[in-house]
Amino acid sequence: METHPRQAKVTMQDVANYVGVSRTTVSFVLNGGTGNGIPQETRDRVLQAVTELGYRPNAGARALAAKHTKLYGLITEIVIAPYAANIVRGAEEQAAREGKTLLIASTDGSSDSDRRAIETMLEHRVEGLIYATSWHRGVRLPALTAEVPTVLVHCFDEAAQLHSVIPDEAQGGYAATMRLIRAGHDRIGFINLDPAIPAAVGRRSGYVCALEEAGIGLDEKLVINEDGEADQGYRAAAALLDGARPPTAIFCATDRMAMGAYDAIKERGFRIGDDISVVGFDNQEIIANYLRPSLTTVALPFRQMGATGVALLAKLAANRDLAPLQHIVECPLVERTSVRLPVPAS
Amino acid sequence: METHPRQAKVTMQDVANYVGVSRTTVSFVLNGGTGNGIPQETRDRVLQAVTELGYRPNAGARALAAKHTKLYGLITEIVIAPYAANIVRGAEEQAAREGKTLLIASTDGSSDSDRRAIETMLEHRVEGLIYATSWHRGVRLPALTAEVPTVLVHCFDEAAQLHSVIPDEAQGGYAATMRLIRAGHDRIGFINLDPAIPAAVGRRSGYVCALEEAGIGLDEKLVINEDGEADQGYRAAAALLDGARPPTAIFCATDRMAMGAYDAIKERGFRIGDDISVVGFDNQEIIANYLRPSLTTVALPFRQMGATGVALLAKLAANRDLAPLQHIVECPLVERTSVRLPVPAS
DNA sequence: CACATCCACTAACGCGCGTTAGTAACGCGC
DNA sequence: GCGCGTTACTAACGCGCGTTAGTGGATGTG
Repeated sequence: METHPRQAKVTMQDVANYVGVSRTTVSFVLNGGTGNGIPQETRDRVLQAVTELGYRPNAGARALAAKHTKLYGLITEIVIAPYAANIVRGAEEQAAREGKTLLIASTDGSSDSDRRAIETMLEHRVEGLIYATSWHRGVRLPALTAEVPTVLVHCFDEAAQLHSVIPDEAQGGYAATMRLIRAGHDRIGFINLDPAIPAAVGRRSGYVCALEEAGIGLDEKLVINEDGEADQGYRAAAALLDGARPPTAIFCATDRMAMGAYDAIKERGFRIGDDISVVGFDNQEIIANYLRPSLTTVALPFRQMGATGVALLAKLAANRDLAPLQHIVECPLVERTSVRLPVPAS
Repeated sequence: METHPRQAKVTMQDVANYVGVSRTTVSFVLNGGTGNGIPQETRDRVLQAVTELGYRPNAGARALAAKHTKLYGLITEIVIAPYAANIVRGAEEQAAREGKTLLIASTDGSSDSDRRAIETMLEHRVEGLIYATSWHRGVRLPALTAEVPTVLVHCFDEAAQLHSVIPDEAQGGYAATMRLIRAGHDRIGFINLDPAIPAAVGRRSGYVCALEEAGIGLDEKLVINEDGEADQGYRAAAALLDGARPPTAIFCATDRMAMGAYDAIKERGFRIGDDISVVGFDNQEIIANYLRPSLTTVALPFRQMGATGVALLAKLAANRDLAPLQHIVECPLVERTSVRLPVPAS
């Protein structure tokens, strides 16, 4: 059983010769719809030859002649924070739906690395560019991006020149807090992130808004800002629980902090989802699913953001003068078992 | 500040006209080394024009003329198991080193999806193909892969026709067990995976080998097979600890099971890394780092496997008749704090 | 029988580029 | 003056393909 390593690639001309028609005819049956006057019989013979010969169009040559590549570029830090990989997933699915191919490159976030990645994309003549980050923040991209429709995902343009797709942090914070309120809690601790970052701002405003709506006064003693890691969640939860008037529920702005909070709660002999409710944020499956009890949390809609980004690219290609917009995607609450059963709606 | 959306792409000819030389000359200074007789002064003028005009070579056209694309394809299930994303990282880094670009596509693992992904790759005339999986197993790829050098990463060809890069599970299991032995343990529980899968086979053989080397008899009562999830780790650890002669250390074949085991151990009032040592496998940062205490575990060398895969591709391109090989990559032990301090080497 | 219509195709151009084969100008030795 | 070797370029082909402008034959129409 011999493989044919150096077998010359079969071209459209080969197919044409094989069938006994011109290359143009082959091109017509392969691309043109039914418009051209080519009878079914010829079509069949061409198609037959294509499979027999194993003909495969050359994407580069096709792009050269047709002047469009059907390529979208995706630049991401996925590599740093794998859990955001679902952005890629969503983007790929949407691209496939639109008949496009995704060229993916990663960046370490430095503007040098960004520039190189974008450069590569442009050399391949992508028809749209998505830049995705692993955490929600403002970015400033090299000016190169002006050459092609660009959409930011999970980040936004500090210069407000580019479209972006970002999660609705406030709504997420609201959903988490409201879930706790509806379970009957009225002293709800909040372990938030560095108040300077967008996620912290949004989640806090959702928290505040939910409390207000429920007529619960905001108690700043119940709010602690940390950096998102598990041990900080542990410390903050411990401080909360050992305080004068401890909360009966804790909303953690990251699942990792919730993971730490679990330890603090368990150490004190409380039972999670019973004595004390916990809600996280991020829906990092690996944590939320396997924590005991499993963690009710708010999902960052990575997959949908990726898809929205690509869909937006298509719109931009059609109309490049669309004013830059922030497209906000909802963060759904994912119910698991760390919150006590809700009080039946009154 | 007007952007120039539809600005026609500048071509090599534009650069030539601008400088007042022929296109060939431009091509020479851009690609040719110093071989051609082009004086520095002309070179400088061309280079100058390139930046002034913002010329960017067209990768497709170049590939068409030069008959090589400098593209490698990477097909992966990254999307299903994000934590294996480091394969992509390693592959990208290596590709960059070799001046290649990575075309990435994902598959859901179905042979249909595989075929489509490979087809896309081939249409783009990749010069090599990497197929990476999220867990170590045998795969069978569509015959299409015969058309281009192919390397499997984190999986192997059931037909033994393709090169593969796989982790040294046995050495990993050995390292984990030996670490425990050197800490003074001689009753070491082992929560393994489904014994049918390669990871379980390898890790067990490493476990057995280490025990043997230390003169510790294998006690099958200390070995439990589970499916890798946290709750199963919990159950298995509980069974081990509640048994007649409980172990003083547990080697878990996944970090997730270690996560569950932690709970079982803590519930029984033992202190991890003190009363009872635990070693995991996978080095899932998000778990291993943030578990309390942090988890000593064995790393799957994703990044290195990715890089090795790409490097292998380069070799294959040079010599397509290399006999299919399994390239085994070491799984390093990552020390954290879940094992009690080692007995000083005697 | 001349002419218009359709049908089923094909010749030929050009996309942007790498590359080969050449050319024109110049200097040098005799 | 001629031959020869450099130096500094350029003309032109072809990569595989989409596409436009045809062409030649069959069929209908008056």
